[in-house]
Amino acid sequence: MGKAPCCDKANVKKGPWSPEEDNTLRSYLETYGTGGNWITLPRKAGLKRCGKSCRLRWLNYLRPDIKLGGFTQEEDNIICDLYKTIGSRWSTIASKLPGRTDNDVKNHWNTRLKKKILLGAAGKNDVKFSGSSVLPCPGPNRNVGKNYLNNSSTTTISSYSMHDEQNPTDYQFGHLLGHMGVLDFSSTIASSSQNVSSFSSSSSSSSVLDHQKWYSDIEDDHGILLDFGFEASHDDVMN
DNA sequence: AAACATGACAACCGCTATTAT
DNA sequence: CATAATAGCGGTTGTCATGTT
Repeated sequence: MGKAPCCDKANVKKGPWSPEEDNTLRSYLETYGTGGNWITLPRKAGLKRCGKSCRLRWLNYLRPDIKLGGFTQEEDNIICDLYKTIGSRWSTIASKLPGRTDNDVKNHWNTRLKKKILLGAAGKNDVKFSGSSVLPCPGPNRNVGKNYLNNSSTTTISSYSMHDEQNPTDYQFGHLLGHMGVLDFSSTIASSSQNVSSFSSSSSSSSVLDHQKWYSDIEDDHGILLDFGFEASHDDVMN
């Protein structure tokens, strides 16, 4: 036997919360707390809302310690650093920012930070190669990348350009940032059009990498082949 | 001034992990 | 232990305000 049924979805209101609903929820929670059960809360409080909706409204907007308004540069830096490290773990990232919610951080990333990074200045271009990125998307058109680099163990990279039919998804974006981080790149990303992104190192000195190892790391770190490769002539990449 | 595009944010949906029965 | 409710999370969508043509 389980518990009592959840809210009656046919009878719950959806959409934006009215000030009256906010007041009702706020005063109920300030008086009685959640009672450890969000599902039964709206009925007790006299709200025609789903418990999930009440919980979200309280956590993201009504709770007293919430911090509303613009993010500081310091907060931006924390979000970017953590995103590079752990990806889209918004609740974890939000936990490092007092008063911020996961939804808030997620929205801020999606609407501002992502673009800010994408539109950032490209780095140095002393060595550059470009070609099709190979993205970890399922589907028939998946383009498996080819590593045309020769067998030389190391070369110098300060810029990597990626061209593809579509923008990288957050998943891909995060992993790429992550890998650049792993490889000690201080990466900036420029986007010159809807469909072209440019990944460039902004480090003052060029990085020496073992290409074959780099490729392997991408497989090994995550246990899957991200199909991230590049096509380039030897002339493009060799000093 | 109207139509359309874009940005920002609130809210919902679906999934997974946890917990209660 | 099995089952179902619940909490929590991340992705996505909806809505409204503002900017641009």
